[in-house]
Amino acid sequence: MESSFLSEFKKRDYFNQCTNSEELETLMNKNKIKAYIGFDCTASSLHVGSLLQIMCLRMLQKYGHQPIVLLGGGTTRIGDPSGKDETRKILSEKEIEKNIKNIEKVFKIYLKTNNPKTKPIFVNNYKWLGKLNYIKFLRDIGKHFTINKMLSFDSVKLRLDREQSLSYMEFNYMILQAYDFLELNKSKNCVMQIGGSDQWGNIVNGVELIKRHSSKQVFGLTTPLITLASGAKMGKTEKGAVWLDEKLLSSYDYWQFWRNTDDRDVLKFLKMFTDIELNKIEEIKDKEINDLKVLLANEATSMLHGKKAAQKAEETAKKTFGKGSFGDDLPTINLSKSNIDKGINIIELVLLSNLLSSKSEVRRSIKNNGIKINNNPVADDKIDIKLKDFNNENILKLSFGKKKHVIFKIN
RNA sequence: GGAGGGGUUCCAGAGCGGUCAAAUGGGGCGGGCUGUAAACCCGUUGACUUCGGUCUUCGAAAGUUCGAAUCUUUCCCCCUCCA
Repeated sequence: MESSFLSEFKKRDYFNQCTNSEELETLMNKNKIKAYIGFDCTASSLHVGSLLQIMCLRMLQKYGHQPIVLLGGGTTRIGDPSGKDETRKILSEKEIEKNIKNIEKVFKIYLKTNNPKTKPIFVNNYKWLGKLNYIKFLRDIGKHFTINKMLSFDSVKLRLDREQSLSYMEFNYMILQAYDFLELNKSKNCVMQIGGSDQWGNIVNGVELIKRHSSKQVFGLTTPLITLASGAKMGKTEKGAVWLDEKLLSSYDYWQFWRNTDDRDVLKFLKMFTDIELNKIEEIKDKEINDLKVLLANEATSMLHGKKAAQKAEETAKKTFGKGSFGDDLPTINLSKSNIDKGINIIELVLLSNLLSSKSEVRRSIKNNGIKINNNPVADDKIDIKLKDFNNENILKLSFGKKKHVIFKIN
C-alpha cells in the first residue's frame, strides 16, 4: 500500500481519534489540504509537551499539505479549562505578544519555509476574536450551541462535578475555539484541526459548528496523551520543563533529556520524535539499547538545535560519563584569580554554581556523598577550594550527583 | 437561609496544651547496584549554624498560658447534609 499521511500518522502512533477517518483519508489522497493546530501562549516558549503536535505539522508538510499554526492570542486571554483544576492566571497583552513572537521561532525551526505550497501559515486568533461583536456573535454562532450539550463536555463536567468554580469566561472557551475553526475554514479553507486528546471535545465542537453554519464537512484528528513507561508525565528533567528553546534549556540538557529515556520508551520515541523512516527503525530496533538512546538524542537534538549542537552534546556526554572528564558543553562559570587565592569555601562554591540553592542543602548533600570536586567526593563542608584544586588549564569540575556538572574556570 | 465537618511542611494525611521542625505514605534529591535505564536497597527532605544550638513555619489576626499546630474570639476559604 502506498504510504499516505494518515497511514504514517497511525504507524508512528500519532493517532488517537478522528471524526471521520475514511473520508479524511480519501480527501487527503486526492487533494492537498490545509490543517491547523492551536498552541497556547501562556509561556514564553513551548516544551516537549507540544512536540508531538509540532511533529504532526511536519508530517503534513512531508505529504504536501499545508500547516496552519494558530498562536492563540485571543484564546490565551481566556484560558482553556480542559484538564485544569483552577482558573489560569490571566496574562497581560504585552506578555502574550512577546510569547507569540518567541514561539513562532520554534516553528520556523521545525517547519520548512521555502516551499510556498507547504510553508506554515501563522495566524493569531486575536485578529478576529478581538473585534467580535457580542450580539452578532450570539446570533450567528451562539445559537448553534446548546447549554445542555456544553455541560456534558468533560472540560466543563469535571470542573462542575468537583464543584470547582468555572467562570463564564472559561465556559466560553470551547465556543471560541470552535469559532476559530470556522473562521479558518472560511478565510483559509482549512479543513482539519489537529490537537491532543484533551482537545477532542473542543475540536468536535468546531467540526459541528462548521457543519451547521456553513454545511461543510471538515475533520478533527487527535493525538494520544503520551504516557511514560514510568507513569509520569513526559517532559521533566532535573531542571524542570524541557523547553524547546536554547535560552531556557541548553542543547546539552536537551540532549541529556532524550539520552535518559526509559528503556521501554525508546522505540516509541524514535517513531514519534525522529525522522528516521519506519522500516529503518524496524531494522535497528534490536540494537544495543544505549546506542539507540544516543541515536534518539542526536536526532531529536539536531532537529531543534542543529547537527553541530547535537554532536557537541554527544561529545561532552561521552567525556563526562565515559571518561569522567568533561566537555565544553557543560555550564561554565568564571572566577577571578584573587578569589581563589583567598580560598573559597566549598559551600559557597556550590552555591555559586546554582546546582543547589541553600547552604543546608549543600551540607546535606556533602553528608550524602553527593558533591564531588574533580570526581572526588567532598567529605567535609569546611574545606576551602584553592588554586591547587584546579588543573593546569585552571579548570575545576564540580559535580552534584552523577548527572549535574559545572565547570569553574579561573581567568 | 439552617445544621454539621474541615483548612497541617511538595502532595496525601496523622497530631489535638509541653517529649513537634511535626508520625506515616507518595513524590523529590543523594548514595549503592547497573547501562547516564528499570527494579531493588540505604540515606535525606524548613532556614541559619562556631554543630552546642538559634530562628521562621501548622488558613489570617488577636488573646489565654511559664509554654499553643493543639484552648478562646473574630475574620477568610473549602466540604457534607437539610431548605
